[in-house]
Amino acid sequence: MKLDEFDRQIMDMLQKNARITIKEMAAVLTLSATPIFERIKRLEKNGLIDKYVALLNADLLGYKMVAFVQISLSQHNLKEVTAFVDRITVFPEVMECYHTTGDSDFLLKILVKDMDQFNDFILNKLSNIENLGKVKTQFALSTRKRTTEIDL
Amino acid sequence: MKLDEFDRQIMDMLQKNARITIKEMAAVLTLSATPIFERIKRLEKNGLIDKYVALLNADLLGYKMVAFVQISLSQHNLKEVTAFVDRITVFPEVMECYHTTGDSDFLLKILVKDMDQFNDFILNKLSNIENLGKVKTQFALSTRKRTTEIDL
DNA sequence: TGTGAAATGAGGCTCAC
DNA sequence: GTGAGCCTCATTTCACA
Repeated sequence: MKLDEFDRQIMDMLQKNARITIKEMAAVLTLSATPIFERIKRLEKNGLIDKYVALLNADLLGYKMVAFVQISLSQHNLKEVTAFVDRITVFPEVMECYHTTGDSDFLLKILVKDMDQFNDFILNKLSNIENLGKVKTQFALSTRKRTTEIDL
Repeated sequence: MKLDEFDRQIMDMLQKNARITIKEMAAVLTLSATPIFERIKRLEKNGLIDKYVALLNADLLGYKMVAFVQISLSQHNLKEVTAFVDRITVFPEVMECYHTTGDSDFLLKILVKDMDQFNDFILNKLSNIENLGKVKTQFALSTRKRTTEIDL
């Protein structure tokens, strides 16, 4: 799909603030409401705009701990890898899961309330999955940047 | 701030779809529009709802590469750490930056279009920062899960 | 084919109870 | 917490370039 400068600006405004009104966008872009509306619908239809979400404050909700878990599997064929992914991604603690290059096979980003919940995740959820090799955890002392905004 | 089951359900619906209407929420919760509206405003005011954003499809925008960069600093005092954070977080390629435990000091999540852009980031942006120790990169072969939804 | 102006309807928001 | 009503904005229609 071909994108022009208007499309990019519309996406950029929406990814910074999904509650911006079409009128407000019209004031910035020199364009009236209708074409902006139609461009948004087109961007949604083509999947460039994936979804609109509210971002919650994890800290205020008691989620105080972010951990990165590097995992090596003992078997690396397609079937084993798929089985692992299917089992690990259902856990709500798993915010992100990447199949990676390097020493380990997978990198998980885990969000939990405290060490107790992390411990429970490792012992009662992760460890029940077969085919696990090495597991190495790294904790976040602090989050210094976290954005969903793509550079346009 | 005290949260009840209604608050949690409202946040959960909004973090899944920020475009849901108050009427639709009212149909699910057995509650009329006004109290839902007031609860949302209260959640926003207290910071539990941080912001509303559109999530864009990075792949369709040409951003094909996710990398994780582990960085050790050669100096670890507060001043040096802060200086590093201030310099690294301004780059749009840096989607996330965590100060971490473990072998390295920082973990960056980098989003770029291709290897050229990654190379440019490493050589012309990251490498210009003083105080760098070891840098170790891991690429994502594929993203198997990625969510902004917190378990409520 | 794509834009701007005007009409319509739905939903956010306020108020009295 | 409920229901009525205002009012803005999203959405549609249509004329025009």
